[in-house]
Amino acid sequence: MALRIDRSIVKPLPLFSRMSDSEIDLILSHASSSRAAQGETVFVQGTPANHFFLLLNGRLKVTQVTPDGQQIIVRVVHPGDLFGFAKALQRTDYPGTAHAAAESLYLAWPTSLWSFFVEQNPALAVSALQTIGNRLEEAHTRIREMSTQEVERRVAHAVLRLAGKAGRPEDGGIRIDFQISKQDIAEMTGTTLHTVSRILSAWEDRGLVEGGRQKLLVRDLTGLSRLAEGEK
Amino acid sequence: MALRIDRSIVKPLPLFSRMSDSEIDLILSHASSSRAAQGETVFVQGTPANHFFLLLNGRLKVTQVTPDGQQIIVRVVHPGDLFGFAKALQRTDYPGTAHAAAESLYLAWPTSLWSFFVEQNPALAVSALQTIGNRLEEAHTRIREMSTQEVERRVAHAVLRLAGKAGRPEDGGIRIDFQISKQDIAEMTGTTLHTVSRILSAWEDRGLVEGGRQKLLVRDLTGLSRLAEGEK
DNA sequence: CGCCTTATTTGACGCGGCGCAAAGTCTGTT
DNA sequence: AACAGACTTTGCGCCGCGTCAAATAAGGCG
Repeated sequence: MALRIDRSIVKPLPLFSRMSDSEIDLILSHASSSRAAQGETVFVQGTPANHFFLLLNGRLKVTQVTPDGQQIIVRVVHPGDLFGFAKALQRTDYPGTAHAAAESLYLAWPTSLWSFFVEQNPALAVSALQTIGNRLEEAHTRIREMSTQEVERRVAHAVLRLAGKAGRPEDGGIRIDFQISKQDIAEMTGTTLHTVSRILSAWEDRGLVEGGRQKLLVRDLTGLSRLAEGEK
Repeated sequence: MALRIDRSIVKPLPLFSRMSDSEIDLILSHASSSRAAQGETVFVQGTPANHFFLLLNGRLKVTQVTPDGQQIIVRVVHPGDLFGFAKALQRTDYPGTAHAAAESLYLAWPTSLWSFFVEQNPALAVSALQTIGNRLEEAHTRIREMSTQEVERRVAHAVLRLAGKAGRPEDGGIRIDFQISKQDIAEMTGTTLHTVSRILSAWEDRGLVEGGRQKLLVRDLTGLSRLAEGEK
């Protein structure tokens, strides 16, 4: 709550790109900023959605638990992403749980302001629509992959997406820039950690990636892409 | 293009619920209405998204074809649903193909008006957000099911959703109110028509449903629900 | 530094469900 | 009425991948 957020921090984000300075200032004036240490929880599935958020820095995983105890990762939240906007989904509670996969910094607004902002600020409405629209398209992509592709290809796609969204170039390749376990990858692709472990081991033998405890380094991006496209 | 659309036809739709009469009239004045006969195509995947639509009557299936020729059903469009609003997804082409599963009546607007409408009309923006939000949630539900449930439960859920959205009470049970093939159900649940056929045959033996060529009647809703919840 | 927890690896095994194939059935058409 | 085309059913064999089990490794912490 302490941090003062300067306009310049959020201005480059697509969400704010079409807003005037005064509009941005107005919105920021209602925000509170918070920090979440690695592993900390930002909101919990099923609790009242009192706030919606914008991730400034770090990385979050949003998970859902099914009634019978199975868990899936709904998505990974990257810097610049809105998250927890349950109101837009016509919900009063959070459909998932968000916790920090790395030290994270985010802004929070009371949910009650969502409609106000959107109605007050057409540019925000359009941005928000595009944000959710993108998310919808990602979800469809995932459905398509799960429907039609075997596990190895799905894992390849998931890793490629992570590399694109959270990849940091490193001497040996592209480092996934936050802690990610095989279990996480399994929950992102609809398989088991055992299968993921086997697949990554095989890839490691072929020099495509390099694993480690909660670590992942992509060595051969094009090789992995070929694999994702279905070539053996 | 000929039909005149009266305000009263669209007014009950949630999309328009928060709009004034004059706003509705303005929007309708830009719409053209069309009819699609059963089997006819409304738009094709990959073609420029020149229009967005609202289904007034009938039923559409939106499909996607993967590069390697696999097909999935992205969703079924029910009366009152917006569809083909690629603009909101930041796309210039349609990500899928829509064709009529039954005789359908719909409105069409030039895509170029989308931003205009949304910015001009905050209530529409909020409605559209909720519409897409709902769709996103549906997609997540589907992902969750595909990740964690075996085929039979997924099919049960799919049939229950159809019954809810497109069910017409009939003396023997609930009739799915449009032509739907096993292939369709397979593409909605990420399996093959063979498996769907087997599952429905088994259900028919147990008196849960009654099948037919492109027909489906749900006989025992609660029994099917139990099955969907995981009870054998 | 050694213990404890958590993540990972690997093997063995079995099965759900997919691929393949062929027969059966319904509907619209000529 | 017969035919063609589309949809459905059903059997069979195989295999990808989930399940079960157990060993190993890597950090974190006192």
